[in-house]
Amino acid sequence: MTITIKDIANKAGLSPASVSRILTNRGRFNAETAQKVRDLAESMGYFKNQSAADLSQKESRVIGVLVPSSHTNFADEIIKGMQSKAYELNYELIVAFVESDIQQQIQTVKSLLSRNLLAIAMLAIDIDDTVLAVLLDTNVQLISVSNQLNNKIPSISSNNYDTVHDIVDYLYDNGHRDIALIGSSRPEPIVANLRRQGFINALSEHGITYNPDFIWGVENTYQTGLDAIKHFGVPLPFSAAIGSADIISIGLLNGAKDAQLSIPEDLSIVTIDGTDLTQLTRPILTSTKQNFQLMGQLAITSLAEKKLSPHTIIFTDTTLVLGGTVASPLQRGKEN
Amino acid sequence: MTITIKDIANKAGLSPASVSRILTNRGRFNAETAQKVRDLAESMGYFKNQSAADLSQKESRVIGVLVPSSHTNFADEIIKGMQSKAYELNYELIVAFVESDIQQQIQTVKSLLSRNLLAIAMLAIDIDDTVLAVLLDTNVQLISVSNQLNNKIPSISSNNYDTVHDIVDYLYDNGHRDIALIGSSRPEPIVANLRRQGFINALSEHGITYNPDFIWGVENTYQTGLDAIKHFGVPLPFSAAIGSADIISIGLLNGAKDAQLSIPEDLSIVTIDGTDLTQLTRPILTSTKQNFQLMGQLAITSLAEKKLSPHTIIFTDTTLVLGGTVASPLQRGKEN
DNA sequence: TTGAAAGCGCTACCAT
DNA sequence: ATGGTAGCGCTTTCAA
Repeated sequence: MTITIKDIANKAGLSPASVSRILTNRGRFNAETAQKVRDLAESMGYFKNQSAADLSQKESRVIGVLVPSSHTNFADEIIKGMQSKAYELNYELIVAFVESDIQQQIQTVKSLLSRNLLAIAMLAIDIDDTVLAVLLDTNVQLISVSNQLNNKIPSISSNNYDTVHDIVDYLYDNGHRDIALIGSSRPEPIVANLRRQGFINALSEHGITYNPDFIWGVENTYQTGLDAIKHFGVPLPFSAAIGSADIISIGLLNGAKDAQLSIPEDLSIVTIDGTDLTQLTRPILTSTKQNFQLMGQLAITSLAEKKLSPHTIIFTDTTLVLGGTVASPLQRGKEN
Repeated sequence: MTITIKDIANKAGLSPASVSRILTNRGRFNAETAQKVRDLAESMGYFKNQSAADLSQKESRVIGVLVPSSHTNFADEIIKGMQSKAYELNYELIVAFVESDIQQQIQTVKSLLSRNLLAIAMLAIDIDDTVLAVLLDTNVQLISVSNQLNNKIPSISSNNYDTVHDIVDYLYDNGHRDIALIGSSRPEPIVANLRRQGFINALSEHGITYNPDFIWGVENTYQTGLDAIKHFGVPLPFSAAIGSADIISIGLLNGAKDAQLSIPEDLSIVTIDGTDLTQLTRPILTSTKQNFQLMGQLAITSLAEKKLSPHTIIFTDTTLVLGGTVASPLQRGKEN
């Protein structure tokens, strides 16, 4: 036997309508009766039945969040940002993890979609086209966080072009001329493309023709980092490497150690992401830190404002955080 | 304009009741009409309105999952286990992250509770008493995964007593006599207590009176590991340390490196948890790996069966995984 | 096998 | 400021 608004109304000598207004803070009501009702609700152990509310309301305040179940240690930070903002603006988050299995993805998405959502936010997901089709077919707002998809969906992310460009500049200024970019190089994710372009253009602006071999890797995994060292062999043909994700860079660092290389003397590393993982290595990783919390907050506010067009792209800042993985090889006469 | 069951019924020349029965696979219906209805639903782009369904159903198939928002890298694995099982048994998961702020916790719990849940699973959460009170006040099933609470809630976890006991045995067999236990030592979480008891008893069984100073630490954080080394100073008064969580052990390892100690020669480390993090260090951490996926699966199956009593405790197995952080100090004449 | 209709708990509109 | 009430979309008896 659950307590309903009606029960409260009876006990308070009011109508369900009034109780509803009071409990949701909508419309006009007497402050004193309001307090009485709230006390009553509390003491009777009332819980709102959100399903009933959803059913009778047009406007939803629920935002679905799709998170890749594969270990992405920054998803937490984005969610944290989203949650604090959602709490503040009185929105509710429903988080769903998506596996790599497409059928399961569709089922997850459908179960989300069956809940009258205001919007769905996708965190760092390269979503499958068939799943995306399902999503686009509905009228919930969509947003991609920390990843730019095709311009069918608005997105919030770092400026990946600039980020890599800046890293190259930084490495160049430290005397590096032979630089590698390690990580997912599939053409499809726009992010990988932008990074590649930033990489190539920055080198070119410094008068360096990039070596296509130095853009290497398939996935953004630890193994990719480890493999990279084995692939290129010792001595490495480059003096610095950019890791497309912290976990890759840790792979690079461990791979280098396993090959008896010294960091940063034999290999400088700059990593993209800058999560807490960077603090766990020795030396600590030099990184360009993305502002994941801010991404999360902006996701909520912009969804709340409902001014997003499919082409909207919002960039958040990145910060160069110095660790101990960049050396200056100038003295080694590496200049060209 | 959303498509409802009624729309389908009209188009199919049936009643909403029949459509409902077909789409939910309940009750009797004609196989041919069923196929027709399903096709129709598909082509019309029908989405079940779960809120409406929840409202008119007594039995819920939704399980709420409370996850600490603080980075616990094994929560992912538990959730993965839960999700695969939930998918298989046709349950739905709603994940909510809880912050440390109590008010926010209550709000999160309430918003979960307002959704007609079958159960709530708490992952590795030492829940606040006031929040717990709210939870116990309802009639949703509760379960604690990877953490034992007071016996008011059933739980699934590793046998923490045995785990630490086994580690001590292992270290003893490798010649260690002075062993430390680093990590949360607050008396309240039962887990910490069990580990402490396993630690003390195992030592005692080997004829060693434990040194209370060697049980050290307040929180299960990276910093605790780092601080431990500073706290005890060099040379360390013990030859081996047990880290209560991977992140602590990494702290120990880095702290030791920062103090110019060699691992494992100057300090052996065994870590509890055994997540992927253990692979990222050099040397790789020796660990007792918990079976998080299994915990997640068991959580779902046992909730589905509804046979849990508040005192139920389910243990999952742990495995000793050899890394490179344990040495045998026998030759140093450490025997007593 | 199928249909009619009540009702889940809440909100919103229109009155008062 | 408050009340009456229709109705959100679905499930579920009970009857046909």
